[in-house]
Amino acid sequence: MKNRILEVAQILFSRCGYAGTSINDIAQQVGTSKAGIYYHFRSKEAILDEVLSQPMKDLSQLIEQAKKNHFKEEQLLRAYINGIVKSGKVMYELWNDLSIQDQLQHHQINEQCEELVYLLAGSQPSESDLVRARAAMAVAQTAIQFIANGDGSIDKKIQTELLNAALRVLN
Amino acid sequence: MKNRILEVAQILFSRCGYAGTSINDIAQQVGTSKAGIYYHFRSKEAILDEVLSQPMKDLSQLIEQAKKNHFKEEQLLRAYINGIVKSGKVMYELWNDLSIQDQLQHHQINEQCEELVYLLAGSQPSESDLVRARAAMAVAQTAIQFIANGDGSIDKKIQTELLNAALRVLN
DNA sequence: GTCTATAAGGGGATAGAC
DNA sequence: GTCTATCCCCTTATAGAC
Repeated sequence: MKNRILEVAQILFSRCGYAGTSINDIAQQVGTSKAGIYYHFRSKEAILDEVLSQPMKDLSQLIEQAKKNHFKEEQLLRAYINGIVKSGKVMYELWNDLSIQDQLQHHQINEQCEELVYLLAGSQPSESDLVRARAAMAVAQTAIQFIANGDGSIDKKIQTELLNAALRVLN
Repeated sequence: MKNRILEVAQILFSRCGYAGTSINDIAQQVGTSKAGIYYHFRSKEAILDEVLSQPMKDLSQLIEQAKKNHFKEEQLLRAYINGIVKSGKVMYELWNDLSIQDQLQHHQINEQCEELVYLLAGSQPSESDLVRARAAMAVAQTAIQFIANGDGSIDKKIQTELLNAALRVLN
Protein backbone atom coordinates (compact mmCIF):
# COMPACT_ATOMS: atom_id res chain seq x y z
CA MET A 1 0.00 0.00 0.00
CA LYS A 2 2.74 2.40 0.92
CA ASN A 3 4.44 1.70 -2.38
CA ARG A 4 1.20 2.25 -4.25
CA ILE A 5 0.89 5.66 -2.64
CA LEU A 6 4.46 6.52 -3.63
CA GLU A 7 3.83 5.46 -7.21
CA VAL A 8 0.75 7.65 -7.47
CA ALA A 9 2.43 10.58 -5.74
CA GLN A 10 5.35 10.31 -8.11
CA ILE A 11 3.06 10.52 -11.11
CA LEU A 12 0.91 13.35 -9.78
CA PHE A 13 3.83 15.41 -8.46
CA SER A 14 5.55 15.26 -11.81
CA ARG A 15 2.34 16.03 -13.68
CA CYS A 16 0.82 18.80 -11.54
CA GLY A 17 3.71 19.90 -9.37
CA TYR A 18 3.98 19.54 -5.59
CA ALA A 19 1.83 22.53 -4.66
CA GLY A 20 -0.64 21.56 -7.37
CA THR A 21 -1.18 18.11 -5.91
CA SER A 22 -3.30 17.73 -2.78
CA ILE A 23 -3.35 14.80 -0.38
CA ASN A 24 -6.94 14.38 -1.48
CA ASP A 25 -5.85 13.99 -5.11
CA ILE A 26 -3.43 11.26 -4.11
CA ALA A 27 -5.97 9.51 -1.90
CA GLN A 28 -8.62 9.47 -4.60
CA GLN A 29 -6.25 8.18 -7.25
CA VAL A 30 -5.06 5.44 -4.88
CA GLY A 31 -8.64 4.68 -3.93
CA THR A 32 -8.50 5.51 -0.24
CA SER A 33 -9.09 8.46 2.10
CA LYS A 34 -6.89 11.26 3.34
CA ALA A 35 -6.53 9.61 6.72
CA GLY A 36 -5.54 6.44 4.92
CA ILE A 37 -2.58 8.31 3.50
CA TYR A 38 -1.65 9.72 6.87
CA TYR A 39 -1.46 6.25 8.36
CA HIS A 40 1.54 5.60 6.09
CA PHE A 41 3.10 9.05 6.03
CA ARG A 42 3.40 11.64 8.74
CA SER A 43 3.05 14.55 6.31
CA LYS A 44 2.84 15.55 2.68
CA GLU A 45 6.45 16.60 2.85
CA ALA A 46 7.41 13.10 3.98
CA ILE A 47 5.87 11.71 0.82
CA LEU A 48 7.91 14.06 -1.30
CA ASP A 49 11.03 13.11 0.62
CA GLU A 50 10.58 9.44 -0.18
CA VAL A 51 9.69 10.15 -3.77
CA LEU A 52 12.93 12.06 -4.19
CA SER A 53 15.16 9.70 -2.22
CA GLN A 54 15.63 6.94 -4.78
CA PRO A 55 16.58 9.16 -7.74
CA MET A 56 18.86 11.09 -5.40
CA LYS A 57 20.62 7.88 -4.36
CA ASP A 58 21.10 7.03 -8.01
CA LEU A 59 22.56 10.43 -8.69
CA SER A 60 24.98 10.23 -5.78
CA GLN A 61 26.04 6.79 -6.89
CA LEU A 62 26.63 8.03 -10.40
CA ILE A 63 28.88 10.79 -9.15
CA GLU A 64 30.79 8.41 -6.91
CA GLN A 65 31.35 5.95 -9.73
CA ALA A 66 32.35 8.67 -12.12
CA LYS A 67 34.95 9.93 -9.69
CA LYS A 68 36.34 6.51 -8.84
CA ASN A 69 36.54 5.26 -12.39
CA HIS A 70 37.51 8.57 -13.96
CA PHE A 71 34.58 8.53 -16.36
CA LYS A 72 35.12 10.12 -19.72
CA GLU A 73 32.66 12.81 -20.74
CA GLU A 74 30.76 10.36 -22.89
CA GLN A 75 30.37 7.80 -20.14
CA LEU A 76 29.23 10.48 -17.73
CA LEU A 77 26.62 11.94 -20.04
CA ARG A 78 25.38 8.52 -21.04
CA ALA A 79 24.94 7.50 -17.42
CA TYR A 80 23.24 10.82 -16.66
CA ILE A 81 20.72 10.31 -19.43
CA ASN A 82 20.08 6.76 -18.27
CA GLY A 83 19.41 8.07 -14.78
CA ILE A 84 16.88 10.54 -16.08
CA VAL A 85 15.07 7.84 -17.99
CA LYS A 86 15.20 5.40 -15.09
CA SER A 87 13.77 7.85 -12.59
CA GLY A 88 10.67 8.07 -14.72
CA LYS A 89 11.13 11.81 -15.20
CA VAL A 90 10.00 12.59 -11.66
CA MET A 91 13.13 14.07 -10.38
CA TYR A 92 13.89 16.17 -13.37
CA GLU A 93 10.40 17.60 -13.56
CA LEU A 94 10.37 18.46 -9.87
CA TRP A 95 13.81 19.94 -10.36
CA ASN A 96 12.16 23.10 -11.63
CA ASP A 97 9.31 23.12 -9.14
CA LEU A 98 9.75 26.50 -7.49
CA SER A 99 7.35 25.57 -4.69
CA ILE A 100 9.75 23.04 -3.18
CA GLN A 101 13.12 24.74 -3.38
CA ASP A 102 13.64 24.18 0.34
CA GLN A 103 13.21 20.43 0.14
CA LEU A 104 15.36 20.24 -2.96
CA GLN A 105 18.03 22.14 -1.13
CA HIS A 106 17.69 19.72 1.76
CA HIS A 107 18.44 16.89 -0.65
CA GLN A 108 21.45 18.87 -1.84
CA ILE A 109 20.39 18.63 -5.43
CA ASN A 110 22.16 21.78 -6.46
CA GLU A 111 25.39 20.59 -4.91
CA GLN A 112 25.17 17.28 -6.73
CA CYS A 113 24.49 19.07 -9.99
CA GLU A 114 27.46 21.31 -9.44
CA GLU A 115 29.62 18.23 -8.91
CA LEU A 116 28.45 16.88 -12.23
CA VAL A 117 29.14 20.18 -13.92
CA TYR A 118 32.68 20.21 -12.57
CA LEU A 119 33.27 16.59 -13.55
CA LEU A 120 32.18 17.49 -17.07
CA ALA A 121 34.17 20.70 -17.21
CA GLY A 122 37.48 18.96 -16.48
CA SER A 123 40.18 19.95 -14.03
CA GLN A 124 40.94 23.62 -13.63
CA PRO A 125 38.04 24.64 -15.83
CA SER A 126 37.83 28.07 -17.39
CA GLU A 127 34.59 30.01 -17.23
CA SER A 128 33.91 28.89 -20.79
CA ASP A 129 34.38 25.25 -19.80
CA LEU A 130 31.78 25.67 -17.09
CA VAL A 131 29.29 27.34 -19.39
CA ARG A 132 29.69 24.53 -21.90
CA ALA A 133 29.34 21.89 -19.21
CA ARG A 134 26.08 23.40 -18.02
CA ALA A 135 24.83 23.59 -21.57
CA ALA A 136 25.74 19.95 -22.18
CA MET A 137 23.75 18.91 -19.13
CA ALA A 138 20.79 20.90 -20.39
CA VAL A 139 20.95 18.95 -23.64
CA ALA A 140 21.03 15.68 -21.73
CA GLN A 141 18.04 16.78 -19.70
CA THR A 142 15.91 17.29 -22.78
CA ALA A 143 15.72 13.50 -22.68
CA ILE A 144 12.69 14.08 -20.49
CA GLN A 145 10.75 15.42 -23.44
CA PHE A 146 11.33 12.22 -25.34
CA ILE A 147 10.40 9.72 -22.67
CA ALA A 148 7.47 7.73 -23.97
CA ASN A 149 4.44 8.31 -21.80
CA GLY A 150 3.47 4.69 -22.17
CA ASP A 151 6.34 2.51 -21.00
CA GLY A 152 8.61 5.28 -19.73
CA SER A 153 11.44 4.34 -22.04
CA ILE A 154 13.21 6.36 -24.71
CA ASP A 155 14.06 5.57 -28.31
CA LYS A 156 17.66 4.39 -28.69
CA LYS A 157 18.26 6.53 -31.75
CA ILE A 158 17.10 9.65 -29.98
CA GLN A 159 19.24 8.82 -26.97
CA THR A 160 22.31 8.52 -29.18
CA GLU A 161 21.44 11.74 -30.97
CA LEU A 162 21.19 13.58 -27.67
CA LEU A 163 24.44 12.13 -26.42
CA ASN A 164 26.27 13.27 -29.54
CA ALA A 165 24.71 16.70 -29.34
CA ALA A 166 25.81 17.06 -25.72
CA LEU A 167 29.33 16.02 -26.66
CA ARG A 168 29.44 18.58 -29.46
CA VAL A 169 28.48 21.24 -26.97
CA LEU A 170 31.50 20.43 -24.86
CA ASN A 171 34.05 20.86 -27.63
CA MET B 1 0.16 51.29 -9.15
CA LYS B 2 -1.04 48.61 -11.49
CA ASN B 3 2.40 48.44 -13.03
CA ARG B 4 4.00 48.20 -9.63
CA ILE B 5 1.80 45.20 -8.84
CA LEU B 6 2.79 43.56 -12.10
CA GLU B 7 6.46 44.12 -11.40
CA VAL B 8 6.20 42.53 -7.98
CA ALA B 9 4.06 39.66 -9.24
CA GLN B 10 6.58 38.99 -11.98
CA ILE B 11 9.38 38.71 -9.46
CA LEU B 12 7.48 36.59 -6.95
CA PHE B 13 5.96 34.27 -9.55
CA SER B 14 9.35 33.53 -11.02
CA ARG B 15 10.91 33.08 -7.60
CA CYS B 16 8.26 31.02 -5.78
CA GLY B 17 6.07 29.78 -8.60
CA TYR B 18 2.43 30.70 -9.22
CA ALA B 19 0.91 28.37 -6.64
CA GLY B 20 3.61 29.31 -4.17
CA THR B 21 2.76 33.01 -4.35
CA SER B 22 -0.36 34.29 -2.61
CA ILE B 23 -2.19 37.55 -3.24
CA ASN B 24 -1.18 38.45 0.28
CA ASP B 25 2.50 38.01 -0.56
CA ILE B 26 2.10 40.35 -3.49
CA ALA B 27 0.12 42.88 -1.46
CA GLN B 28 2.68 42.98 1.33
CA GLN B 29 5.59 43.36 -1.05
CA VAL B 30 3.79 46.17 -2.87
CA GLY B 31 2.86 47.73 0.44
CA THR B 32 -0.90 47.53 0.20
CA SER B 33 -3.74 45.16 1.13
CA LYS B 34 -5.36 42.23 -0.61
CA ALA B 35 -8.38 44.30 -1.51
CA GLY B 36 -6.03 46.89 -2.92
CA ILE B 37 -4.85 44.28 -5.39
CA TYR B 38 -8.38 43.31 -6.31
CA TYR B 39 -9.19 46.87 -7.19
CA HIS B 40 -6.74 46.59 -10.08
CA PHE B 41 -7.22 42.95 -11.02
CA ARG B 42 -10.32 40.82 -11.08
CA SER B 43 -8.46 37.68 -10.06
CA LYS B 44 -5.09 36.14 -9.41
CA GLU B 45 -5.25 34.48 -12.79
CA ALA B 46 -5.72 37.88 -14.42
CA ILE B 47 -2.43 38.99 -12.91
CA LEU B 48 -0.67 35.97 -14.34
CA ASP B 49 -2.25 36.66 -17.71
CA GLU B 50 -0.85 40.16 -17.84
CA VAL B 51 2.53 39.03 -16.57
CA LEU B 52 2.75 36.53 -19.40
CA SER B 53 1.33 38.73 -22.12
CA GLN B 54 4.35 40.92 -22.85
CA PRO B 55 6.92 38.12 -23.19
CA MET B 56 4.39 36.23 -25.28
CA LYS B 57 4.00 39.18 -27.61
CA ASP B 58 7.76 39.34 -27.95
CA LEU B 59 7.92 35.67 -28.78
CA SER B 60 5.20 35.91 -31.41
CA GLN B 61 6.94 38.89 -32.92
CA LEU B 62 10.21 37.01 -33.03
CA ILE B 63 8.61 34.13 -34.88
CA GLU B 64 6.93 36.48 -37.32
CA GLN B 65 10.15 38.32 -38.06
CA ALA B 66 12.09 35.10 -38.41
CA LYS B 67 9.59 33.83 -40.97
CA LYS B 68 9.43 37.05 -42.94
CA ASN B 69 13.15 37.65 -43.08
CA HIS B 70 14.17 34.00 -43.36
CA PHE B 71 16.40 34.16 -40.31
CA LYS B 72 19.45 31.96 -40.32
CA GLU B 73 19.87 29.63 -37.36
CA GLU B 74 22.31 31.99 -35.74
CA GLN B 75 20.02 35.00 -35.99
CA LEU B 76 17.13 32.99 -34.63
CA LEU B 77 19.03 31.65 -31.64
CA ARG B 78 20.54 35.03 -30.90
CA ALA B 79 17.13 36.67 -30.92
CA TYR B 80 15.73 33.89 -28.78
CA ILE B 81 18.43 34.36 -26.14
CA ASN B 82 17.87 38.11 -26.20
CA GLY B 83 14.16 37.53 -25.60
CA ILE B 84 14.90 35.37 -22.58
CA VAL B 85 17.17 37.99 -21.12
CA LYS B 86 14.74 40.80 -21.88
CA SER B 87 11.78 39.09 -20.26
CA GLY B 88 13.67 39.11 -17.01
CA LYS B 89 13.55 35.34 -16.82
CA VAL B 90 9.86 35.34 -15.85
CA MET B 91 8.50 33.54 -18.77
CA TYR B 92 11.13 30.90 -18.92
CA GLU B 93 10.89 30.13 -15.24
CA LEU B 94 7.10 29.90 -15.36
CA TRP B 95 7.49 27.76 -18.44
CA ASN B 96 8.15 24.81 -16.17
CA ASP B 97 5.55 25.68 -13.57
CA LEU B 98 3.37 22.60 -13.57
CA SER B 99 0.66 24.34 -11.57
CA ILE B 100 -0.29 26.62 -14.47
CA GLN B 101 -0.22 24.34 -17.48
CA ASP B 102 -3.77 25.37 -18.34
CA GLN B 103 -2.94 29.07 -18.56
CA LEU B 104 0.25 28.36 -20.47
CA GLN B 105 -1.76 26.34 -22.92
CA HIS B 106 -4.20 29.22 -23.20
CA HIS B 107 -1.29 31.43 -24.24
CA GLN B 108 -0.34 28.78 -26.78
CA ILE B 109 3.19 28.62 -25.51
CA ASN B 110 3.75 25.08 -26.65
CA GLU B 111 2.56 25.93 -30.13
CA GLN B 112 4.93 28.88 -30.33
CA CYS B 113 7.81 26.73 -29.14
CA GLU B 114 7.01 24.13 -31.76
CA GLU B 115 7.13 26.83 -34.38
CA LEU B 116 10.57 27.81 -33.23
CA VAL B 117 11.69 24.20 -33.24
CA TYR B 118 10.53 23.78 -36.82
CA LEU B 119 12.13 27.03 -37.90
CA LEU B 120 15.40 25.79 -36.43
CA ALA B 121 15.08 22.29 -37.85
CA GLY B 122 14.83 23.52 -41.43
CA SER B 123 12.42 22.50 -44.14
CA GLN B 124 11.42 18.86 -44.31
CA PRO B 125 13.27 18.01 -41.11
CA SER B 126 14.19 14.46 -40.22
CA GLU B 127 13.52 13.16 -36.73
CA SER B 128 17.19 13.80 -35.97
CA ASP B 129 16.87 17.40 -37.10
CA LEU B 130 13.99 17.89 -34.70
CA VAL B 131 15.85 16.34 -31.79
CA ARG B 132 18.83 18.59 -32.44
CA ALA B 133 16.60 21.66 -32.74
CA ARG B 134 15.00 20.94 -29.37
CA ALA B 135 18.42 20.40 -27.84
CA ALA B 136 19.69 23.68 -29.27
CA MET B 137 16.77 25.52 -27.74
CA ALA B 138 17.53 23.91 -24.41
CA VAL B 139 21.06 25.24 -24.63
CA ALA B 140 19.77 28.72 -25.38
CA GLN B 141 17.42 28.52 -22.42
CA THR B 142 20.28 27.89 -20.01
CA ALA B 143 20.84 31.61 -20.45
CA ILE B 144 18.41 31.95 -17.55
CA GLN B 145 21.00 30.52 -15.20
CA PHE B 146 23.46 33.20 -16.14
CA ILE B 147 21.23 36.24 -15.87
CA ALA B 148 22.68 38.47 -13.21
CA ASN B 149 20.30 38.81 -10.29
CA GLY B 150 21.27 42.42 -9.92
CA ASP B 151 20.62 44.23 -13.17
CA GLY B 152 19.01 41.34 -15.05
CA SER B 153 21.60 41.36 -17.79
CA ILE B 154 23.95 38.67 -18.99
CA ASP B 155 27.68 38.69 -19.68
CA LYS B 156 28.41 39.13 -23.39
CA LYS B 157 31.10 36.46 -23.39
CA ILE B 158 28.74 33.91 -21.87
CA GLN B 159 26.05 34.84 -24.34
CA THR B 160 28.41 34.23 -27.25
CA GLU B 161 29.57 30.96 -25.72
CA LEU B 162 25.99 29.76 -25.42
CA LEU B 163 25.17 30.80 -28.96
CA ASN B 164 28.12 28.88 -30.32
CA ALA B 165 27.25 25.85 -28.22
CA ALA B 166 23.69 25.89 -29.53
CA LEU B 167 24.97 26.14 -33.10
CA ARG B 168 27.28 23.17 -32.56
CA VAL B 169 24.30 21.16 -31.38
CA LEU B 170 22.52 21.77 -34.65
CA ASN B 171 25.30 20.46 -36.87
C1' DG C 1 -8.56 54.19 -4.47
C1' DT C 2 -7.51 51.99 -0.44
C1' DC C 3 -8.73 50.13 3.82
C1' DT C 4 -10.97 46.48 7.52
C1' DA C 5 -13.80 42.74 8.01
C1' DT C 6 -15.59 38.71 6.46
C1' DA C 7 -17.41 35.16 3.60
C1' DA C 8 -16.66 30.63 1.28
C1' DG C 9 -13.83 27.01 0.26
C1' DG C 10 -9.81 24.12 0.23
C1' DG C 11 -5.57 22.70 2.23
C1' DG C 12 -2.96 19.72 5.69
C1' DA C 13 -3.46 17.21 9.62
C1' DT C 14 -5.76 14.67 13.78
C1' DA C 15 -9.35 12.10 16.77
C1' DG C 16 -11.72 8.32 17.44
C1' DA C 17 -14.97 4.66 15.72
C1' DC C 18 -14.75 0.23 13.44
C1' DG D 1 -5.38 -0.37 8.72
C1' DT D 2 -8.91 2.23 7.03
C1' DC D 3 -12.82 5.00 7.55
C1' DT D 4 -15.89 9.51 8.84
C1' DA D 5 -15.93 13.65 10.98
C1' DT D 6 -13.71 17.51 12.39
C1' DC D 7 -10.18 21.21 13.43
C1' DC D 8 -7.57 25.00 12.14
C1' DC D 9 -5.33 27.75 9.05
C1' DC D 10 -4.57 29.96 4.77
C1' DT D 11 -6.31 31.13 0.22
C1' DT D 12 -9.12 33.64 -3.10
C1' DA D 13 -12.48 36.88 -3.41
C1' DT D 14 -16.15 40.32 -1.94
C1' DA D 15 -18.83 43.96 0.91
C1' DG D 16 -18.94 48.14 2.58
C1' DA D 17 -16.79 52.02 5.29
C1' DC D 18 -13.73 56.00 4.55
